[in-house]
Amino acid sequence: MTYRKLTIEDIARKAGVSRATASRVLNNAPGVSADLRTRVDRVVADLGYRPNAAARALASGRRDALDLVVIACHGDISLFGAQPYYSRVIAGVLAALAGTDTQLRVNVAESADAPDMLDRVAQSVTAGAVLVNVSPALAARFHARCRRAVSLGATAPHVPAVEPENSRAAYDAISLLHRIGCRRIAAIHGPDCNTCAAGRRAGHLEAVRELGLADIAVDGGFRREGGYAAATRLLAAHPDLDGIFAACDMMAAGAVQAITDAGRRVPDDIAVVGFDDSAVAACVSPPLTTMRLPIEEMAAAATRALLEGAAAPHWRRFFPVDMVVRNSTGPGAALLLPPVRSPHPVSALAGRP
Amino acid sequence: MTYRKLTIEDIARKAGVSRATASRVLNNAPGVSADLRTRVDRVVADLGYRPNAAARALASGRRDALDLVVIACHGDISLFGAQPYYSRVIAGVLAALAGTDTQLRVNVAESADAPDMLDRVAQSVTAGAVLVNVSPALAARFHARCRRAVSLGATAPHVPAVEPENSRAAYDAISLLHRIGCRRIAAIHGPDCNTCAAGRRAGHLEAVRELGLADIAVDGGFRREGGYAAATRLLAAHPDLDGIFAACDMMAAGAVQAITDAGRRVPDDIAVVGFDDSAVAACVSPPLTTMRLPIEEMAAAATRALLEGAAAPHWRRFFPVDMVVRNSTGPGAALLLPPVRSPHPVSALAGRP
DNA sequence: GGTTCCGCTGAGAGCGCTCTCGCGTCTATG
DNA sequence: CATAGACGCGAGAGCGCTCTCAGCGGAACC
Repeated sequence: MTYRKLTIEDIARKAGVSRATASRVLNNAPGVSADLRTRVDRVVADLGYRPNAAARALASGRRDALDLVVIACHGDISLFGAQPYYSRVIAGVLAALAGTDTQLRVNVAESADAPDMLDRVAQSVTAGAVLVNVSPALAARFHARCRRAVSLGATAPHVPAVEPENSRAAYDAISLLHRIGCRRIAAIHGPDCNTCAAGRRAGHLEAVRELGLADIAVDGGFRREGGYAAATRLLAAHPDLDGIFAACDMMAAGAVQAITDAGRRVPDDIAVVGFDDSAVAACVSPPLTTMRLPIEEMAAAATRALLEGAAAPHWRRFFPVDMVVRNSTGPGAALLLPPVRSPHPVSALAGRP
Repeated sequence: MTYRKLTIEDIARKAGVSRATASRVLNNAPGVSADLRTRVDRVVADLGYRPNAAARALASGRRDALDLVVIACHGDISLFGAQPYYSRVIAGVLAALAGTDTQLRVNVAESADAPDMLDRVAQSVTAGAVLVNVSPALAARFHARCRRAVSLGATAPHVPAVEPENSRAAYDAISLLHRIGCRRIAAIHGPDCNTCAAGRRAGHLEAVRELGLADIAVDGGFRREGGYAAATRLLAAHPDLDGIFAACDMMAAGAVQAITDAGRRVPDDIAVVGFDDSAVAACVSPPLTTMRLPIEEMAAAATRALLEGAAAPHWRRFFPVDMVVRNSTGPGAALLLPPVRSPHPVSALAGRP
C-alpha cells in the first residue's frame, strides 16, 4: 500500500483553491465562503488528510502539545511506576485534554538532569507545561523563559500553581489520631526533595507544636518498602507508639504490614492514617483512613488554565483535601465530627512552604 | 528578563561559521574540524541554545518523539488513572528513553475515536509508536501507514509485537488453584475489547477443558468495584465456589473484599489468584498470589526495538509470566512445585489469539 | 608542475505550514 | 454615480532547521 504523504498543497489543488484558503478552512478561520469551506472539507475527508504537526508548529509558533514535567527525587525514576500518584496526574491531564486535539508529552528527569531537561522543554514552544515536583527555584526559572507553566503543588510566588492543602491536611490527619486517643504519634514522611512531602511535614510539625506531641518522624521514600522499614524502626524505638501518620498510602500500607508482622494490631494497638486515597487505600486490611487528594481534578484544573491562557503569574487555585475515614483508625473515628475548618482554610497557612 | 529566542543562525554567527557547520556540530555529524567543533560547542553552551524541535522535525522528517497509543475500552479513559498497569507501561518506556533525548507522547482515546486518533498519530512522523490495546485490525492499518509501530500484546500477524504469555499464565493460575484442591473455580475477566483480557480468557477456557472444570466466568471491567460486584454475584450463584481467578490484581482485591464481606474466608474457604503483580497485590490481606507480568520490561523492550529500528514486520518477543505465590492461595501453594513448563513455552500456544 | 583526490566548509534550496498583505468584487453610503 | 468599506481570496514571505552540492585548499601521485 503506497501511502503518499499528503500536503496542504494537494488539498488546495484538488479543491481548486489556494493554500491559504485551505489553511483557513483547516483552522476554522473566518473569511471563507461556505461553498469553498465545504469543498475543502470534503477533499480533506476523502483523502484522509492530516496537517503535519511539525510544520504547523514551526509556522505558527504554537504547539499542539502540552508538557508534563516531573522531577524524580534522587534519580528515583522508578517511583513513577510504583506510585499511583503519577498515573492519576496523567489521567487528570488527559481528561482536560480530551477533545482539544492537544497532545500530552511526558518528561521525567532525575534531579541531577532537571535543569537540562527544563531548559529543553522551555525552549520548545508548547501549549504549556504542568510542573510536578519541580523545585521553586527551577520552576521560577522555567516560568521566566516560557510563560506558560503551572505548578502542581506549592512553588515560587510568581509561578501559577494549583495547590492541595498539604499542610492543613497533614495537620487534620494527626489531629484525628489525637482525638481518637493517640498520644504517641509518629510520622512517616516522603523524601525531602519532594515539595508535597515538605508541605505535609510542615503540617505535622504544626500539629506537634499545637497538640504538645513529640516530634517523631522518619523518611519512608514514598514507597511501600520504605513505609515497612520505617514503621519497623519506629516500633522498635518507641514501643509505646499508638498512632502513625504516613504521607502516602503506599507507605501506610507498608506500615500496616510492619505493625501486623510485629504482632501488633491495627487499629486496636496502633491507628494508621494514610494520604492520597489512592487505589491501594481501600485494598489494605484494615482499609486505610486517608486524606483524599483530588489529584485528577487538580491536574485537570492546571491543564485547563494552561489551555485557556488563564494562568497569570500569581494565579493560584487551592484544593481542599478531604478526610476519608475507614477502619485503620478504628470504629470511633467515623463517629467523630470532621475537624473544624475555617471558611477560607488556606489563608491561615499563607506563607507556608 | 528578555529571553530572545535563539536560532542556529545566532550560533553560527557568534561562532563565525555557516549554518550548515553549526548544524553538523549539533548533530554530531562527521566532517567538521575539531577546532570549529569546539568553538561551536562552546557558543552553544554559553548561550544555552536548544534547537527548535519543530523545525528540526520538519526539515529532517524525523521526530524526536515516541508515541504511546492507548485505546480505552468503552470510553473508559478513567481506567488509565485507576489501573497501575498504565503507569508501569509509561515507566518502562521512559526507562528505555532515558538518555536518548527522545520524548514521550501519550495518546489515549476511546474505542469510538480510535481510528481518528490513530490516523493522526500515523500521519505525524515519529520515532515510532507503542500500541497498547489496539485491536489487530487497527494496529495493522496503523502499521501499514507508519512502519514504526510495536504492539504491546498479541496483535495482527505482521505487526511487530512484544507479547506476554497471557494465555499460558492464566492456564497456570487456574492449574495452581486446581492443584491446591479447588474444584469449583470461577474467573473474573477483563473487558472483551481488551486484548490482554482475551488472552487470559483463552487460557481459562483451555484450563476448563483440560481440567474438566465448569466454565464460570464474568466480566469485572478491570476494576476493583467490578471485581467486588462480580465476586458477589458469583458467590450467590455458586455457593460451592472454592477458587477465583481474577484477570488483574485490582479485581482480585475487590473479590477478596467481597468474599470477606460475605462472611467467607480467603484462602480457607475460597482461594484467589490475581494477575499483574501490581503494587496492590502485596497490600491486600491476605497478600495475593498473582502472575507477575513484566510490564516495565516489555514496554522497555518495545521502545528499544523502535529506537533501534529492529522491529521488522514479523518481529516478536515473548515474555514469560511468573507466578508469585503469596497467601491468598493458602500455605500449601508455596510448597507446590511450579507448574511444568515446556522449554519454549510459547510455541505450544502458537496460533492462539 | 599538473592532475587527482580528499577533507572541510558555505551557499542555498527546501520541509509543510501560517499569516500578512494586497487585489478584486460586491454592497452600503453620500 | 463616485467612493468607501467590507469581504473573500491568492500570492508570497517566512518559521528554524537539514542536507545536498559545489567550491576550495592542501596532500599525494605521476
